[in-house]
Amino acid sequence: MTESVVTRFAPSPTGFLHIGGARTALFNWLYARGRGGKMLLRIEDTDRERSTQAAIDAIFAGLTWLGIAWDGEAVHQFSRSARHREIAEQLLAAGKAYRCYASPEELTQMREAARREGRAKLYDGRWRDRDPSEAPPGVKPVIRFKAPLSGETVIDDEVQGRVTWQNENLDDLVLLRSDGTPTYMLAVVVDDHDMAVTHIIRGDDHLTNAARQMQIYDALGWRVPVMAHIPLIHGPDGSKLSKRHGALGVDAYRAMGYLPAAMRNYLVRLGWAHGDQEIFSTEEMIAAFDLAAIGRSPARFDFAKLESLNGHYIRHSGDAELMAEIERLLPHVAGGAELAAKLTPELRQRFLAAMSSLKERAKTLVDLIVGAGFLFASRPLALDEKAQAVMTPEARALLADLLPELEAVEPWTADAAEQTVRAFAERAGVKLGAVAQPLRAALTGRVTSPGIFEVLAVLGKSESMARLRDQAQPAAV
RNA sequence: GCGCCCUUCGUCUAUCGGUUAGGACAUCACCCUUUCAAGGUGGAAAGACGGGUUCGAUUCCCGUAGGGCGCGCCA
Repeated sequence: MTESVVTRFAPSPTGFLHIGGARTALFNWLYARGRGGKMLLRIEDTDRERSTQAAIDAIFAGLTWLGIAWDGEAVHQFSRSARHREIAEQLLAAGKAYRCYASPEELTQMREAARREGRAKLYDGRWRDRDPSEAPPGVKPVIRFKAPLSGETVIDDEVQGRVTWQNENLDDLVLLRSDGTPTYMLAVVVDDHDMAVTHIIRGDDHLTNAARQMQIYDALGWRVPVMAHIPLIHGPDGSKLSKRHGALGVDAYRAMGYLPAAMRNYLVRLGWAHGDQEIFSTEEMIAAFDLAAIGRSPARFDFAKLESLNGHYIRHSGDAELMAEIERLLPHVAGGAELAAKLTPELRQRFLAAMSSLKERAKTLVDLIVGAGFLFASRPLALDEKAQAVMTPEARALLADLLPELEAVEPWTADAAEQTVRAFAERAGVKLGAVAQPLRAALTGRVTSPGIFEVLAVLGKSESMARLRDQAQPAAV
């Protein structure tokens, strides 16, 4: 009988859900989904000082936006502290843990001395075998784990391979603080066990912790889950990912106009590959994802590749779908509210009509919104610097000559406009570009835009003609 | 300081002892073209260094250098 897979994502709610956490969540989710298993969510909020509800909400929102759904209710670690205490007491009763009365000052001295003398253990185990009757009065003890003194601790990690520590280098960690609350090291082990987690997939900043947790599992006689410690994501310069580099909350990526599907695709390829395949639908990545294929070296975050991928997903999205995404995004971007207010049914219709050509040139949803700016502009248009440069007296004269011909176009379609303009350019003896650029400048106020005949069609005849009349000026004779 | 991990084009990566070291992003050139994109074609671009093992090493081993992580009554 094969046991079903249970993974978990266990963030501490001390800040937003950042990009590395998002990837860890994605890996857990993909692994579980690919095997008919479950991914649990556990909020590691045992640090009451630093945990906030805002951070918890940000984690839920971020995962939801990314399309990563956890199974069941999120577990709040703090609510399980009685159980953690119970296990600590159990270890104490079994002689596998002990009370330690060392003061903070003593601890500091020990650490300094150990460092000075090149010793690995920072705590010297002074209360390990001491009789409790020697306890100083009035001091509340912590409970420390009685770690093995010799031998080795081995982890067979799915990503890191076999990693070995000499036990003489691992000291006695605190399980229960003097105020009776559990430490992370105890809580993870107990929770992963109680939640029946079969696979622990997390950042390799936890690799050393894994050795110590392994010792706790052993002391408890519990089965150790499969471990997979994935390399961290670094900044473009190889150093730790900082805010400047992209260690932003996933909500920031949403605000920049990235699509969840593009984010997932980018993230899954960071540290993991499946031959030469670059583009993965959700179904494909679920089917192909495998722990064994995860690399062991850290990957650097690259905005350019994310953007390129996002452009790909935008081009391959339906127009209506993009319109919906944009409307969802508007409240989250600067100036979005004003834009939303301007979005009358008629303008929305124009935006939608322009979408197929807009999306060819956009890398983000924000690009789409910016690109559609000409639709929202009010007359007379303010021409930007480059557009003004295009609008020479000759160009204005050309527009003046073109005006009556466009006036006659009926019905008003991109094709009809194109025929008229091409014929006009030919007769005038100028290149199409000589007409198209002034048209673009007059109609959009810019020097880049979707195809000019598209623009004409999307804007409609009356608005187009009006904008052209604003800029046209017959040549002085 | 102690422990653990990592090292292929600028970046993400493929290769599981024998390859003209492949793909993608970025970059350059050309094509297409009303602009910008997109698309097409082509180019430049890599095994950190030093030792082994082997008929043969990017691939296996050791060392060096560089980088990362951990070493809390944080998680």
